[in-house]
Amino acid sequence: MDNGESSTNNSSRPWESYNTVFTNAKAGMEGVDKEKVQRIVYELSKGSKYFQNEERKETLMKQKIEHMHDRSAKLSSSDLSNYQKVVDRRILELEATRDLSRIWLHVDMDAFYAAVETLSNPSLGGKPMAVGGLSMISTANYEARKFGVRAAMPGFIARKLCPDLIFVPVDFTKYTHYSELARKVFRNYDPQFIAGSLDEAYLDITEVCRERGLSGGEIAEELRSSVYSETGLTCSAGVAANRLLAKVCSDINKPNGQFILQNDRSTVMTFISSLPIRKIGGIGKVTEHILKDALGIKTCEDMVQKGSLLYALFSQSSADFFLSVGLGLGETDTPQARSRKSISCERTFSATEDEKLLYSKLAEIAEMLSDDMKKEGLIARTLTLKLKTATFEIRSRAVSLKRYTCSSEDILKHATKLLKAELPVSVRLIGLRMSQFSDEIRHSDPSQETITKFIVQKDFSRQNLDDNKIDASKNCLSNDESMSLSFDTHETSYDQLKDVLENEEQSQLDANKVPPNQECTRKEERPQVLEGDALLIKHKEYKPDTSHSMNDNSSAQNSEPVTLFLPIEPLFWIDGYKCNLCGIELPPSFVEERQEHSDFHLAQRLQNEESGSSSSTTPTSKRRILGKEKANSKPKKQKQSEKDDATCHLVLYYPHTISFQERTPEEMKMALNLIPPKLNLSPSNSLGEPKSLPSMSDILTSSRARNLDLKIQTLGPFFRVTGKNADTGGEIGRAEGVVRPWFGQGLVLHLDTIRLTKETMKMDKSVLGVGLYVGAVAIRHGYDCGCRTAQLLAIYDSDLYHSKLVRFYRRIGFEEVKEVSGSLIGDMADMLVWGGVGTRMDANIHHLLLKWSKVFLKSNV
DNA sequence: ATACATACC
DNA sequence: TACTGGTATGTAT
Repeated sequence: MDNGESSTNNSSRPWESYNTVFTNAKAGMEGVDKEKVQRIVYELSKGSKYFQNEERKETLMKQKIEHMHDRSAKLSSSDLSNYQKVVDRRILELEATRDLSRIWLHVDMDAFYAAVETLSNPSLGGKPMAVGGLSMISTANYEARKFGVRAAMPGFIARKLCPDLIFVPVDFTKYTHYSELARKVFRNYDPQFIAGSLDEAYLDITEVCRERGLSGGEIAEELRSSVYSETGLTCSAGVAANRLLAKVCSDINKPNGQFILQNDRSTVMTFISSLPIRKIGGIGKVTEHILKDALGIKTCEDMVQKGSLLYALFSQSSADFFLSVGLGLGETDTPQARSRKSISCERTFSATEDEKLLYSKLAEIAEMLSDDMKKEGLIARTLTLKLKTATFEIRSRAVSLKRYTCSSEDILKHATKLLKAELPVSVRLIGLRMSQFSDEIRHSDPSQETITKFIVQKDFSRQNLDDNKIDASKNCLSNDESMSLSFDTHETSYDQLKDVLENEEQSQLDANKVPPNQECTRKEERPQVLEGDALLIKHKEYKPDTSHSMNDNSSAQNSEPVTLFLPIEPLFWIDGYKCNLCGIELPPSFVEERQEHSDFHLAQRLQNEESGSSSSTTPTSKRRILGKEKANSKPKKQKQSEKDDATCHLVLYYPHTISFQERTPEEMKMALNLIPPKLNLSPSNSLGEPKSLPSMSDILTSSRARNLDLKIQTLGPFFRVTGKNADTGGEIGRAEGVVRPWFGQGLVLHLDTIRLTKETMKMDKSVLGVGLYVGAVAIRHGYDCGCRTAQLLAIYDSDLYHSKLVRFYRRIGFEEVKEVSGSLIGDMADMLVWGGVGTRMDANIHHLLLKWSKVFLKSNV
């Protein structure tokens, strides 16, 4: 913004147009003569190669802003109102994920490196000091910050700002030591805390607060004083309902302070409303300027206000992020420890064109990188060369190798080729990075993300079928070209992995100084990543029934890690119309059907992973989708489930891997009630809701009387209802599904799973009880979401259960619509969605609720 | 898959 | 004497 506005008068004060990050409001920067700092930075920088490059980048940024501004100006009001509908819908969905039940604490050590240096050399106390050198400063203490000296500032500029500045070289060994001391304290409050870096961490203190009956603020006080007594270092803390907010909060009363944001929606909204967007992690200098200058978005509140612009001009994921920021939402769960995705090494030197010199620098870096990889026990197959030219332009060149490697010879060989192609060039930095590690399981994380995105976005795009601006195809797994490409890759990478693992043992016998434990290191690595596989972990979590049985994938030091994880087979259309997984033929014009179809395969795969029998994926799905062999084809999985789980899977075809947010029915209802009237798309509601219909809380109250503990969780259009025994906490039933548009019927409540434990199935009374209640919550949820119809498929897997199921659903109020046998063309839609044959049963939601109202309202009295 | 940009500490 | 190094991720092609 500075540049935009000051461009009018920068002839008199040219430094004002030099857009540096060094004058951003930052802790310890209050009372700094910003203009002086800006002037000095400018004086020392102007005309330099660095400066010129900054100007170049700034020009590009302004073009970007201009372009975005133009695009926003060209949007018609009908465009905007369409996007507003998208925004309204997303607000609804995002709001439903709000979780105010967790308490997150973000700790941030104050001027960490500098404070550690002062600790080991107390004579530095009270004097302006910076950790780093004349070329770059890592951290400055608060005395130095008074002069405008700060992290990421070159030392020679800092010295100009503060001639008495003391420079202390960085010493990571020291910082790591103190970091570990602090982390020991963190562990007492959250053993699973998330380390952001050496000097900061996120702690989920929900449990500590509850157990000890203390507030977040009290815990923060105690933690900070404990950190101080253990390390002699001060830190600041922020406490809030999610990590994003906690991080913002920890910065507010820095240094040696804390800020607590109450877990209350209106408090959060007030807090967020005036918050400058730059305070949000992930929004940096460029994004700030783009949003501000092109769209006039300054505060987080503006993100919601101008949501339609955001969805019109940015990718959906970006717009979603911005919108959720505007709503004060952030991560509330503890993610699985993530494994690194790349390793790199780079060095700056005085710029040179000398090829011999450059090659020798390259060799040094290759050597260092290789050493680091060996230390970490990593092998990778993508090599990226990074060059910073004498003019500060960054170039990167990458190759993917046929084999995984960590050897300096391999790295150097390929890096040299890459460098050679760039010569002649004057270079001031060379870097090498290796990525695409051989950790096979790594694939499941991104794919899981893709699935979630895919499904959510598919739904999103359906709301805009007439709107070409939203490109649904790029999110669609049936995107032939790209998918077949990555299919190949997965195949080869699997083979290569085997090769590598076999060859690795050989190569270790080869003189190489690889420590003998390296193989071990890598093997240890793999189960670790395994634990990080949300697929497996989450299933356990969601399926208490299975915890006693099956192979415990996550704990074992498995002797055959490779065979456990077959590569994921992405779906693509052979010759443009034939599914590579099951052979079903669907012309490209069947866009929606194709989406459903890939949907099914993904769900199927996840389901198989859950059961641990991934090998049955294809045959099972094939048989099902082709409608052959019916009962005889009974998948192994189903038998396992019945035997091991002691559950009866009625319909089980939806991914369980989505991270749902826990909400009680009341919270759910609250969330829905928070939506402004114009956002309420429910046709039922617009007609006025008859008093006689049981409300969510009616159902809940009634269920409590029957010793049932009901919960509904949602993620966007998806939902999950669980019913537990209020005494034992054991799950006795659940329903899962999605609110989705159905061919020509508007929104329907699509029940993908209703599962009751076997115990429940045996006792007819309980079946009706649990099933009715679980169903009622789901149905009421559908009603609240504007669905008129609920539909399900009682899958024909066994005669015994099938007839029982149909009877059960009939008693609940569903009606048999038709038998989906797979023999009729008309069955296709159902088979594509459910991936099986059975009895399609529908119910009118309004009628259901009316019919049930007696039950729930009566037991209320 | 690759190139480049952005962000964070 | 002249503006880091390591990692992750988003966007475009």
